[in-house]
Amino acid sequence: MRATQHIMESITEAIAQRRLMPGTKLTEQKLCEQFSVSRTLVRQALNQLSRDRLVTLLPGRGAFVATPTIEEAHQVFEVRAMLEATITNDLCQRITPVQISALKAHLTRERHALKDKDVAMRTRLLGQFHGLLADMHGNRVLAAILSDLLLRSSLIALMYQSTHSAQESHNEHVTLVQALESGNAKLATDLMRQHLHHVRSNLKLNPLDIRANTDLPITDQSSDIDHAPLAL
Amino acid sequence: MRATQHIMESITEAIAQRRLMPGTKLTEQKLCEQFSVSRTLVRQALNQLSRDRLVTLLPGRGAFVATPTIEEAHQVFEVRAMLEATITNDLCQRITPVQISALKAHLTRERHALKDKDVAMRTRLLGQFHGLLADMHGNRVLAAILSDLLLRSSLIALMYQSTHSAQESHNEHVTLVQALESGNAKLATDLMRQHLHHVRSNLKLNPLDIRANTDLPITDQSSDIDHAPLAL
DNA sequence: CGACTACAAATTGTATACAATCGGTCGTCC
DNA sequence: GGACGACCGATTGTATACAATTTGTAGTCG
Repeated sequence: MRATQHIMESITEAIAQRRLMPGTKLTEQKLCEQFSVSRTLVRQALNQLSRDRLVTLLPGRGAFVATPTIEEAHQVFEVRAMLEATITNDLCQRITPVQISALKAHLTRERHALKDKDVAMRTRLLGQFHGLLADMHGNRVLAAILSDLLLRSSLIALMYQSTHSAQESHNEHVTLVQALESGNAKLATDLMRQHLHHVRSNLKLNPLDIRANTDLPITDQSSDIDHAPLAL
Repeated sequence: MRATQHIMESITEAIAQRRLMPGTKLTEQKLCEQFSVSRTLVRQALNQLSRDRLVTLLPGRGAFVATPTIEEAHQVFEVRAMLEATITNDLCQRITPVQISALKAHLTRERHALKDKDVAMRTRLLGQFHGLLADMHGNRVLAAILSDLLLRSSLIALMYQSTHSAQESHNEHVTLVQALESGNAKLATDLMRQHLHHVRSNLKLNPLDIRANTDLPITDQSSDIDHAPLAL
């Protein structure tokens, strides 16, 4: 069970870090060799990932890294807006100084990642910002759902490469935290909605051209490939 | 793969129809005999169900019908309120006469189920009403998420038996459709929020006492047991 | 020359066999 | 008499073997 989790996380990370491109075939046998486990565990992991919509399972054909449509992309961001607007609004009433500090600390980390041009880190942090807000809301059901949507957002950003720069996203995060601190619920909620709308409306309509990478360097952590700027 | 789906649906239905009580141990071997398949498929089904939060998987211990806490129950309804309020608001702007007709047709079916005291049917219909609204919104990502939450709501209603009667729920559905037809977005949205709040605030704090039913009449469709009134 | 068919290789789907772990019971020791 | 501990049955976790399906290829026929 622990091994299954590990396989899931490795594949998830590989997708997020663009080592596995959308559409890539995930052959069970290859994964078995990669992780030195039996097909049983690999299949478990693939099943779970398919439920997270990160891989698509075609009956009799096998598993592929998911290729969300542009329509699905917009729908994901639409749902995020519904949830995150309410999160922001609720949080305004009850946010504590400690939480504000935590958010500011996170923003500092975002800023450093931007300055250092640490693309992988800044991508992760920009996504985590939204997860952090959901956690602060305290509703675990909500946090779990949003966590799923954030993962899918990463895949979407990967395919429909946003022109919305990481710097812009960071700036909007900063403004949002200021509104949260001032307790202006209306303003904060609007800012969140605008932020998500910016990201969403800057998705490129033409999906990334995918050169299916048959070789699977999933566990290869050394590859220091130029990661694209995913801005969430 | 098709078999796995069938097992999932059978267990799901068994839970919804109260033939499987929360906390019941789901022994793999027993299920194998019930469905005449190998443990491989049973385990696949149980894994999927655990991802839907309908069963809980304890490592090394086995699978059990989920027993959501009262806290989780409230959180589920809170998330539903976030999503369904927005659905209602959006729908007001763009709902078509055909859709209004479909909703009214559904309400008629609800009314008949109430009159005929067809408890199983009325429970299903009261839940489907919310699914129908989500479908009309057109956002499939949203519909999928809400579908999950509705399933969990059934389990919750089962455990924390609502005092909110089916008749009350139906009445609120009727009022909501009227507001939708009139295009009064503010009113409709408020009605939806109130409706969900009514159901939620009427959850009994004391969970149902569970007599673990070791025998598993999962596939037994004939049992015409008096089903409790789940009002959603 | 193109298309259809049949065969072969590869890959997925399912079942079974084996290993590890958990719960309970019996026995012994304090 | 109670509590701790070791064994045993039962159940879950993992691997492997076998069956079914699909894809690619080659060959033949129109």
